[in-house]
Formats: sequence, C-alpha cells, structure tokens
Amino acid sequence: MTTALASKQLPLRMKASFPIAVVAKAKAPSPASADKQATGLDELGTAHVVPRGKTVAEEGTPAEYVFKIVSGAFRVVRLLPDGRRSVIDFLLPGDYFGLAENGTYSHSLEVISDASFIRYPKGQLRHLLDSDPRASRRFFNLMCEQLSAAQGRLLMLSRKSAVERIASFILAMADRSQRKNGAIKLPMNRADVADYLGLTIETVSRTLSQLRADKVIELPTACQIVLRDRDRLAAISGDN
Amino acid sequence: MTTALASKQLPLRMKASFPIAVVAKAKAPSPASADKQATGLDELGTAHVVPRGKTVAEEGTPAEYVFKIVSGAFRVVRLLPDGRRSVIDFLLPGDYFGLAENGTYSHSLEVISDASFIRYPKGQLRHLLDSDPRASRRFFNLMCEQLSAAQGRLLMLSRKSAVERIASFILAMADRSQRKNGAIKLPMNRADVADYLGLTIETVSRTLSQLRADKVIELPTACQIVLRDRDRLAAISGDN
DNA sequence: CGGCGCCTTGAATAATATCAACGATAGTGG
DNA sequence: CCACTATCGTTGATATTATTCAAGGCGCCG
Repeated sequence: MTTALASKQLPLRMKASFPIAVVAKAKAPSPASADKQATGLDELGTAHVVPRGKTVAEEGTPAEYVFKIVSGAFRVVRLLPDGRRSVIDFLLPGDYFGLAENGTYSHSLEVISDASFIRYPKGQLRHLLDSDPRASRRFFNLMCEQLSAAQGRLLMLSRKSAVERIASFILAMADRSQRKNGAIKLPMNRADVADYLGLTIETVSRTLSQLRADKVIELPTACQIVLRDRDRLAAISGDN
Repeated sequence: MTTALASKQLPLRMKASFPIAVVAKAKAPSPASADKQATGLDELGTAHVVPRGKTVAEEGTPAEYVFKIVSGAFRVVRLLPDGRRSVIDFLLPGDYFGLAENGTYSHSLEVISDASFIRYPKGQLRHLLDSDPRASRRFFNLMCEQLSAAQGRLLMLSRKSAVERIASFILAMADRSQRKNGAIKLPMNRADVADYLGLTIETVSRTLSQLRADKVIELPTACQIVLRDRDRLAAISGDN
C-alpha cells in the first residue's frame, strides 16, 4: 500500500520544456498491400517524444493505439481499486504495447526515462494483420514471446523468494538493459522494481544490500549494478 | 517444496484399461485453402481420450503439437529445478495448449480429470495460420485472451493476499467450471489450487474454512463450493 | 548551499510457510 | 457389502519471511 501510493504519481518536476511532440509524420498512408518493409507497418505510425513521468496510455481509456518503443524506457502498470500497484512489464526499444488490449486499455503505459515511440492506430494495424501474412506472422510471434515472458513471471511470483526474484531480475536486466562502463544501468527506481517483483521497496533495498555484502554484485550508484559473480547470481536465481 | 514434491507425480492407479487412444481420425488432409469450417483446422487433428494423471505433453520435450481441450480438465505445470511447482493455468473444454510453445515445451500438460482433446501437428497449424487469414485472426485473438489472463494473474500474484486470491479464484471458477446442483465443482485438488495461487495447501484449506465460517461460501464436499454471498466474495476479491 | 526525493537500515509486527497430527473420503480387495 | 488403506484435507503450534513503521543518510537539482 505504501509502495503503491508512494509511487502512484511520481511528482517529477515536469517543466513544459519537454512536451509530447510529433517528431516525424510518415508518408501518405498506403492501402497496405505491396509492402517491401519488414512489416509494412512503419508508414502507418507517427513518431512521438515524451518526457519522464508522462502517462502515454491510461488504464480504462479507449484502446485506440498500439505503441512501438523507439528509445528510453517505459513501465506497464496496473492498479487495484485500493491503489496497490503492479508493474506488469518494463518496455525497452523494440518492444510493443497495446497489441492485446481490447476495447479499453487494461494497463497504463508510463515513461520512466525520456523516451520516444511510434504510435499506430489500432484499426489500421488490424487491417494490416488481416491483409499481410508476413506482418500477421511477425506479430503472432511477438505475442508468443510476450505470453512466454508473462508465464515465466507467473512462476517467479508464485514460487520464488525475494532473493531469487532479485537475482532473476538482475540477470534479465543484464541482457536487456543499457551498460555504462561495465555496469548495468537501471532506468527504473526501487518502487518500480518492487511493484514489478511483488515486493516492497524496503525488501528490494535490503536484498540488494545483502547481495552486495555477499560480494555477488556491486552498487556504484543506486541505479547501477555491476555483476561480480554472475554464476553465483544465476545459482541464486533458482532457474537452471 | 512440500507441495511440489507431494503433487509432482500423482500415483494414480492407472490400470491399462484407459490408455490414450485415437478415437476419431479426421478425413484426408486438405491443402488448407478453401475452408468452410470455423477455423479450417478441425480436419488436421486427431482426437484422443486420456485418463486422470496422464501427462499429455512434457516440459522440455520437443513441442510438436498444439492441443485443443474437448472434455475434462487439465493443468499446465512448470517446475523449478529444485521441484517447486507452479500451475500456470487450468484448461477446460475449448481451451488450447501449446500455441506459444516454441522448440520445446516450457510447460507440462497434465490431465486432472478423465479428459479428451484434439491434437494438431504444429507445423500444419503454422501453415494454416500463414495461408488462412480467418484462422490467423482467430488464433491471434486467442493469444490476446491468454496474454490478458496471464497479466491479470500477475497482478494477483504480486499484490493480492491469500483471501483475495482465493476469492478471485472461486469467482473465476464459478464462471468457467461445471455446476452440480448449484455447487461449483472443482476438478482440481488443494495442491493444484495452492500451486496455482502461489500459496501452500494449508493456507488454501484454512482460507476456505475461514470463508465458510464467515458464511460467504459453503463446502458440501472438499471439491464443491456453493456461493452464499457472491457480492461479499467479490468485495473480498479486491478487483472492482 | 539547501531542500526534496529516493534509498537504506533498524526494530516491531503481521502474514504465510512449515512441521506435525488427526480426520475424512474414496477406491480396493476380501 | 464392508472393512482396509492410501490419499487428501483440515487444524493446531511454531518458525520464517516479508511487511510495516520509523528514522536517518545520500545525492541531485535548483
């Protein structure tokens, strides 16, 4: 509860200096048929730049768009009526949001670090999927990956201890995230990690401190992690 | 751990009287093109009958088939190396298994109550998806539903208390499951429920007892639940 | 330099797991 | 058909883990 309310609305100093802006408008829409592009999708979307803290899509509002992350980092958030928060996923460049959202968004999409994305009208995407087998196949595979990832997290949340979750998380971020001279750079804060792993801020912090004390990781800053003993981290994580 | 090992292999007395059997072999395979069927898929599969306790697909083995449940109930199971178990989903008639499984199965599919299913070679299904937009769309929507369901469960596992999980579970089963004169008939045992909700057998049992004591439900038998106060159950469940 | 978030750490509490015993039930074999 | 037995379910006592409450420190930005 504390976690949820604390992180519900990040009071970021959002000067108007960095508003949502259409940065590039694509060429004239073509009757999605003879495509040479990877997906034939690119020309349907508009590019946008957004500042940290911005909510790009809001839970409960009509799901009109699908988003493709270009740069930066996002969190996918869902709330319980009493305010408890769950971070369903973190999105990084190349990831999509909204593919499975039907009618209204069941999640909010929030910007963690200054970011940009391409936004596609859902109707047009649907049409493309119906008419272009290549795109259809591509997005079907994307859905498969998302589902697999979600199922992996179900196992984690239902059966893993706090250290195991943290270890798994660090290893996953090590693969996905940016590096800054050897250190993994976490774009999210402790509250986000906590709500992603189903823990509290305090437990996340304590567990990281413990891993540091055990010389498995180093923490140059709060949002940087250096792997000191990857094998042991993998052993702690519990899988394989 | 106790839970996992206890329920890892149900020592059901499996007399040879009820083996897997091909019950119906479909007509000659057609070059999936001019389909009149709902999905054009039916003729690709073979029907099978399986007894309780049987493992129909095993985690780690090549994912050659997709399954459509016809009757009975199944659990989708994933194990941690040390034996801890998670029930990722329960499958009832109309549900599919294996759509997102790539290369090798990342879950086992186990029969909870005597059941039957149709099995489709994955390669042929893929081919159908590539060639038939109707089928493609249908299965894309199925994947969307599965993903949404998984995400809902992520919220539950990461933020809900034991009572809330049990209440949500009962309400969900009330919609999906069979009835037996007014009572919801659970096909699974306590260990399955526990591993599905990320709890222990004992906590599941205690929580159900407590709900009974509070006159929210009745438990005519261990596997039957009568809703006595659906509104209160919904309130307890936490969502909406 | 000052203030505000964010992070860390400690101590007490609450929730759930674990250990253990008993009870109920259903399927088996006599 | 009944009694037996294995399995499953319930309940109690205790242990453990993570949460909650509280305070202080660090770092960043203005």
